Amino acid sequence: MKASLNRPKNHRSTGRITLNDVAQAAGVSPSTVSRALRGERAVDPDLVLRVLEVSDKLGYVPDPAARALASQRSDHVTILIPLLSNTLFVDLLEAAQRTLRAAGFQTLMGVTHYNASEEEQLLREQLHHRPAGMLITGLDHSPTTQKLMARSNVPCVHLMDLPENKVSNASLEAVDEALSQGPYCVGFRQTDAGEAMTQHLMAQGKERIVFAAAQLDPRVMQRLQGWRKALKMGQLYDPTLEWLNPAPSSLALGGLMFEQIMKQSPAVDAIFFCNDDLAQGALLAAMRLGISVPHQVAIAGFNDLTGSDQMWPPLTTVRTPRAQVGEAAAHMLLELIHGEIPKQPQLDLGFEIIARHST
Amino acid sequence: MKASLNRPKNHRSTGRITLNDVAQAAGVSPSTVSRALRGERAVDPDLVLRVLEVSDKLGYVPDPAARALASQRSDHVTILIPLLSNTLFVDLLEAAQRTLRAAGFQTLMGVTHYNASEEEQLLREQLHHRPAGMLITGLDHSPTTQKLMARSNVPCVHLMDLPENKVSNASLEAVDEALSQGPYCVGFRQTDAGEAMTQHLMAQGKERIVFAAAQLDPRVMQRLQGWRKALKMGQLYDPTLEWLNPAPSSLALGGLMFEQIMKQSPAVDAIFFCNDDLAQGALLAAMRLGISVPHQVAIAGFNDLTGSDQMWPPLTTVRTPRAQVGEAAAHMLLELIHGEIPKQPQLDLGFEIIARHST
DNA sequence: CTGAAAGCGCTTACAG
DNA sequence: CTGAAAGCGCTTACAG
Repeated sequence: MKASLNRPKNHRSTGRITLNDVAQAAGVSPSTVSRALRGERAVDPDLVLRVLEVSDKLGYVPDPAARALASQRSDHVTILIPLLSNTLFVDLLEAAQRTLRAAGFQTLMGVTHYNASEEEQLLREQLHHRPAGMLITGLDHSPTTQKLMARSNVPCVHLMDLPENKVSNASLEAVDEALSQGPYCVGFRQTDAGEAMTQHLMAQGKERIVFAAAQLDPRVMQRLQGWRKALKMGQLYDPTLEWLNPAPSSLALGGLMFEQIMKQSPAVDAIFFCNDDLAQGALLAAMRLGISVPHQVAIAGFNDLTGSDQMWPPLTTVRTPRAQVGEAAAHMLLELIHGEIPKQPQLDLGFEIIARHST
Repeated sequence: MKASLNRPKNHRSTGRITLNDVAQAAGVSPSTVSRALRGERAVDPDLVLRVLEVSDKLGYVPDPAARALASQRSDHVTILIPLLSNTLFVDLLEAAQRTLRAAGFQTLMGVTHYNASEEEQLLREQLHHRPAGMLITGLDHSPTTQKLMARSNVPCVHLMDLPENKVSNASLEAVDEALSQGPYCVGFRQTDAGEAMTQHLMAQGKERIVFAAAQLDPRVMQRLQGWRKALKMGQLYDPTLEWLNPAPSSLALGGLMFEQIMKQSPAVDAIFFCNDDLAQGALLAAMRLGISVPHQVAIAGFNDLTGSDQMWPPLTTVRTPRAQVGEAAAHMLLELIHGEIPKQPQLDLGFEIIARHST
């Protein structure tokens, strides 16, 4: 109180309690308050205690803008996701944001709509705010985007995807420098997941298994690869079993695709949709059309989104660890921000086949 | 280029192109550049042109932190929503964010989980960042929250709700001061919507119409009031027709509630769920249980969420203008930020009954 | 209409 | 381990 009253009344005083007020009240210099508050070493423990106490009593709150200006680093973390209409990304966002907020960081979300130039534009805007770190969906980015990220020198963790070539332990150990460990990413092997679900269907005796996909983002294409691999190994591959539609994924589109597939390829005995919303739409369409699932045709999805367990019949799907990805990626980013080196630069969180009654 | 090379090389130079660089290159003072760039009046049009050109050529980007520190106002807008798991709020968020971004503002989202103390905490954190404005879901807030908002002097628009008492034109005209026009809000009349759907069911000859609700936030309770009003007018009101469950809304809960209702009150001929996810869950449960909709019992929902048109049978519901609410509220907030007075401080965007086959 | 100067509230080399 | 001083890059009364 006193400190703030003693402050010279100039024409731009804001009435805010400043670091200077705390310094005066604690009888130390502003530098010391600054260091004590940020938990820097090299400050007398007694002073730290005193500063903390005084700052608490005065209700001091550091000004983020002043801090950002002086330190050239804000407390913002940018997260770039393709869409908000797929609950997958909402789950990712929520988990990341919760983790980052607990560590004192603000999350700034950007929606790229799967569009490279929107992604670049968002990145540019965000970079002007000097974010402390970035979380970006996927590993595939335009050359410009990659250049922006590299030049910015802002730590970055990629979400939901892992590099194709598994890095052997031997080569990992050979790497000494921190930066050469990138790209940092947290996800799971999309290809393996696609393969596993296909094998699950094959194990149930299915022989004509369609892969039906929309959106066709890089992760969907990896699942396609997994499906191809499994079918080829079982000598069941046939290119006419691929139904790829670049339109955005939705329940309605799933229904439409299901109807088309059943009309053109009645011999199909299973359909593996690349996302649960498509599969849910197919289940609903089957009901409308009087097609019995799984007896006439089995249906499987991907991601285990909300509602898949409530469908009739309940949907067989691949459960993906999106909340865990969001949380683990945020933790990895926090390590990088604090200058630490993550033990596992590429973190594989796995997946799980959830067998329900639609197959 | 030249300007930045001429800058004195001190120990903290960041290499960034600053307003000073632009000023030197344009041969004017920094003050003039600052004013020209922000489109303030009282600058010679020729100079404005020159400054714009030079700043463009140098690729100057104002530093948000420096601007925030000097002006005591950031380019952040805070949006507080209850949940991310209800697509209603995701739609709201996306529309608001798109609009604000186009106007040069960053959106910071906070999730309150319908919890007053979380809301307070989020508000406190956000206020330290001196947001330019705030978007807050609902009109009901704790006294502390209201006090924080009032004291902060940050313009605020409320979402999805309108004050109960319709303000007459006469009393509106009597008000001269801008601030007394608050609270600013954009939404629709929840009570009227609840009443309208109930009347729709009554018009179809339904006589025992259950109101089934979860979450029980203030807007749900208003829909309940509308349902009560309609039933009472039709002499059909019976307190045992109210099924209120404070648990979070979900497909699974809808299924559960449906099962309970049908077990305990077989004479019911319609169920009006307060949200589409509950109604969708009920539709799925009906299928499981072999209960025919709408012949045995009609089912109606609220909000027209994704998938409601895809259900079997397609769900009768109330379409609510959430994307429009997000956009209009953002526009209203922008007006307030620029010191303008919105023509309609309470903006009613209405709703629409969507009659499909579940009733 | 324009500019010089002070100030916003922090952090951080530098010197001790 | 601590402090005085400069600096981050803007905005804004004030004077002209």
